[in-house]
Amino acid sequence: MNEERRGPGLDFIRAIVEEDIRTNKWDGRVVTRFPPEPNGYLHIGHAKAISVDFGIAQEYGGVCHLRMDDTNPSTEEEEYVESITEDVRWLGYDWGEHLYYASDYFEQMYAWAVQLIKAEKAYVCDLSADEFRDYRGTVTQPGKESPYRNRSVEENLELFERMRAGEFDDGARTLRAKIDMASPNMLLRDPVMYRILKASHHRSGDKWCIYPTYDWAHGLEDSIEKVTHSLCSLEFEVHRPLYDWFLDQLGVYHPQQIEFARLNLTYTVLSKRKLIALVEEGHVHGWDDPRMPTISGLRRRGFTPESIRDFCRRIGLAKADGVNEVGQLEHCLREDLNKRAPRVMAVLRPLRVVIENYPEDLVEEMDAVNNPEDPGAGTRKVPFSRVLYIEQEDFMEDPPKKFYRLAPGREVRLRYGYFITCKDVVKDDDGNVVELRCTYDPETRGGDNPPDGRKVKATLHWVSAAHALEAEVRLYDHLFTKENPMVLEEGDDWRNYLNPNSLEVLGSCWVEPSLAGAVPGTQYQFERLGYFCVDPVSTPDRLVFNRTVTLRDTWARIQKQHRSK
RNA sequence: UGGGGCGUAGCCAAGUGGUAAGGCACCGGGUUUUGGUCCCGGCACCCGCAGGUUCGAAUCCUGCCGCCCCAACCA
Repeated sequence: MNEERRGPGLDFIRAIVEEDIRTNKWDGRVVTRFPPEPNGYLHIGHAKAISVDFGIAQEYGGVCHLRMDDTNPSTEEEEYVESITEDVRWLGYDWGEHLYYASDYFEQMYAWAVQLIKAEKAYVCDLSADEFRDYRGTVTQPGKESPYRNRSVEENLELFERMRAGEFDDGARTLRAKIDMASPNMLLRDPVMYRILKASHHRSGDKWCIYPTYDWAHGLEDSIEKVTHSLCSLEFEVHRPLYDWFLDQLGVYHPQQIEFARLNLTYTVLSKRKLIALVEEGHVHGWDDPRMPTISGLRRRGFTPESIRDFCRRIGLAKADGVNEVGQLEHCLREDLNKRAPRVMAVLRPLRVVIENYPEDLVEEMDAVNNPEDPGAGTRKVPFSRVLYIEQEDFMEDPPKKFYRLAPGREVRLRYGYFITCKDVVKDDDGNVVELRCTYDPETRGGDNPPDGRKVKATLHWVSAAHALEAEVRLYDHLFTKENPMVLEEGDDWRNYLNPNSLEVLGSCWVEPSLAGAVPGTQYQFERLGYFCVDPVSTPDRLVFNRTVTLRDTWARIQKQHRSK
């Protein structure tokens, strides 16, 4: 994996890691970790974090742990653990033996909590959640100390033990750190370390009824695993003093936490809450809907792990939060697919073409190049006959300037076929163009220029009507019509910006016969249209393709410019 | 508002006292049997703003402005 090359100037985290290696701060070790909570599917934002965590470890000869941060049994499930491991592996990363679970550390965390109680740094508090909120104060006013703050060590020990034993109801008591109710940092106002939660855990079952909070657990997990560089997103910057406090009070191994800006993408949402809403409210057809920014959605859409990694590398790593353009992701995708996707011809919106001077029962096998970017990909045969389909948008009866495709009287090339000239237009009763009557020039076989040196301005793709396979093609567009659906006026809802045209299903498309038996997951370039991949629901009898991304389309841009003028 | 961060082109992002890398987008031109790819060229007299220090500042100092995060027994 050498595509993770870096340009001039290391990002600030790699600079720190290199400096630490140079000064031997961690005995030359580099240990990072990716710590997802198994309560949802991974998305492109996680891909950035994964490429940072695993990428840095890999580049500096270290290791990266995959750790399930499963401290809240009420939302976590085994299903998510499986999807997470699958997605990380698919992205191309390997944690070796280092798959861990926070829940495996519960006993150690409990012992450390007892240690803090004994040191008079933690206490059992009987305040309810509401009371807790009242006592905490606000961002501008200091909080009040809990009336239970000064219980004796013995009483705290006994109560904490009884909490563990299940003697109290959910929410009845908590274990809190005794820090400073007047701290300007809200997180330091005696944060909760344990809450009572009588719920079955996906791994530890009913062994526990008290669970550590994230703030208490997270730093300990990193410490237990001897992580050197604990990389996380910006919002945890204010938590760092808390983690430092716990680790220092305990006197245990102390990793260094470094925060960076998480990924945001235009025309989509990346918050777990909104992603869940999209699925549950039926705006998409599941977590792996090809419109979803989830790893599974991108995979089904036809993205390659290489293109996602390349994207993550190119957007850089810094502390300024911003929004990256999906266009950049799409660029990385096209660049990758251009090199590897075999070319085929497919007609999405067919227009019948009859070549009047072509023999009725003749079928010629034309040679077609599989991939002009890869000579090793070879060639294939494509049948040509008297009746063909071309794309409806490749013909205009009254073409505007700069439209140089087919029109009455005009000659174009059929790729790998022949030059044809449009002689007549057949319409139905409503005036719709339903068929083109054309002639071909036998001297242009294979699409070659004729001996007289005649040139044409356009080359069209086509399929032979009698040989083509019918297929369903699903066209996707951005899920949202608004560049940043998160930025809203007061009272507005992000759902108002769902793109009603994010999915268009074309039921009767025609693809060239070489696509018979195409295997789900395989990517192709449909010439002049875009990159498409075979959907998992596709069968030999009913081929189904997803449009991954269109090709860059200069003609579309010209039309758009004219329309906006 | 108290605290913690961040502000370099339309979007990302290097640069850490010596006179603004790179990518995407965009605009030209060339090649082309994909209006694709590829190639070539253009695109910040200026680094949130205002002062100051210095021979010299995006880089140092001061003040101001803007944006993000923290008031879940979520992570």
